[in-house]
Amino acid sequence: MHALDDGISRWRRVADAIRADIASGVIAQQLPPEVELAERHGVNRHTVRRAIAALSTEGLLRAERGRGTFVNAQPPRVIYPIGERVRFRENMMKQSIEPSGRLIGAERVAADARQAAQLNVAVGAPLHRLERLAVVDGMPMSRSTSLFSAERFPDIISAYAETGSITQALQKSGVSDYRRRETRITAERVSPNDAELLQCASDAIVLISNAVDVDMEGKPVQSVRTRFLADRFELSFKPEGD
Amino acid sequence: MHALDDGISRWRRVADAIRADIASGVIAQQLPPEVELAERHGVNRHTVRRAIAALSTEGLLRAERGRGTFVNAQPPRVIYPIGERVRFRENMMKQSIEPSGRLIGAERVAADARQAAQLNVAVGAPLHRLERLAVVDGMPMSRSTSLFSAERFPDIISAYAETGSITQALQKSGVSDYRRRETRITAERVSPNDAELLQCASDAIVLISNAVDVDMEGKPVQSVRTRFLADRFELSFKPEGD
DNA sequence: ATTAGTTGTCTACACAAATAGACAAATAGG
DNA sequence: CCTATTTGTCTATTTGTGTAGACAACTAAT
Repeated sequence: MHALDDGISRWRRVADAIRADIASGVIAQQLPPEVELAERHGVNRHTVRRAIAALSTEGLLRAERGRGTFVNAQPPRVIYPIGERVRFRENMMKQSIEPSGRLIGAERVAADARQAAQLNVAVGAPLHRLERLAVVDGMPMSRSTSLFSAERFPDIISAYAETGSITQALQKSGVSDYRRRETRITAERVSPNDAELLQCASDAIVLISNAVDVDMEGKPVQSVRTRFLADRFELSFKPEGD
Repeated sequence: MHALDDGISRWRRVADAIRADIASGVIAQQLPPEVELAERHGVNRHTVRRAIAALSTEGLLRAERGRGTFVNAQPPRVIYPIGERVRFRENMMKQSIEPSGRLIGAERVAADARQAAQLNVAVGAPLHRLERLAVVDGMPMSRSTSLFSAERFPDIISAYAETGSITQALQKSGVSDYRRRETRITAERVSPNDAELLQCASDAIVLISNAVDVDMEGKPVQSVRTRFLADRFELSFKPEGD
């Protein structure tokens, strides 16, 4: 009899448990020996070894024969502030991170009910959809899908292609400044498509931020849905502002 | 040859893909026939059937012989505002939801480096740790771990046990009002312990909110780490405040 | 009634996952 | 040098996953 048949192999569950123990600080520098881990998780030693092998190729662990298995130092999670003023480039540079956006697709679509409500346009109204990939040090960090009214911003795509920045593209289109009206956050398993673009495991977790930006008159400008890799990011919200 | 050996079975990946298609609206009322799903995902029909079986026991689908497989109506995600004033009970009642907190454990612990920094106490200082489970309509929604300085709030546990509310327990301890200083959000797979308490699958995803509350003088009062089930919740952040 | 389309059930087979045991190879400490 | 501890490798066996094909049972439409 299997305890729980959730379609996830035993070695993978052990690997996840070890990863969690490291994240929470239960395991610090060195792992317990394989036989002990096997007992603790109620599996065979070989199953533990497979879990460790996976975490090793992932770069989290390093096994040394005769000595033991050790935890490699990990880069800290990038902290991403969510507030009224959201400027990707500025936020990253504060943490000494050199970002770059990459346009990976642009399409003209019709607004569905939800999008129409967010952007305050009619259902079926033409929208520009911009697909972007944010890259930091050559490592993909997040994927965004932006929606703009095609009537109000007919040239937003070429403007973004030129400048490589939403802020500047909006300025070219006559929006001198904008602010975030609302951000909604949830989390899901990464979609196969995103997994490929973000170069992560097919079962990674993404934080999903669905936000609406408005201009200084309060009129909706952009609806943007961003998927952050949860193990590389932490979203930070401070009420007053720094 | 398998594309990626991430320890997740094929039927499970198909199930996740179907779940995602339903969430994103690609699949609305009725599923495509099993043979078509099998082709689309490049698997055998039996593998699709197993995926559908899992989603059916989960309550998401309902298969009818001779007719097809249908999507059951799902309750909408609960929207949880994060802002300066965070009061669980008030937030839920605005959405016509009757909440109740349950104390599931209390312990005295020593502050580690991170907790000490958050609460502005010395490393090793005594803390009260309060474990709570938030329940809505008999369904567990979130689990919180609260930390208070045991020196400043010696009776916080009994006060919470009496009143069933953090806000009221703090009032009894001399904190008339408080506000949230910072909220950090990330997401992980649920821990085995939390999975049991939250009555969810062992591989469910939780949104993790790590927040610090301060009193009106700005002194840290509470550090609270809450795990929300990601498929039942959406965190909402509005800059100005409604 | 017939037919086409769908889900349900059964058998069989190939292959991966997990268990089990034994021993080699390296390390660290007397 | 010797021993205990630890990771690495090998063989073998059992159990689970995914594939394949066939057919039954049910529905809806002609």
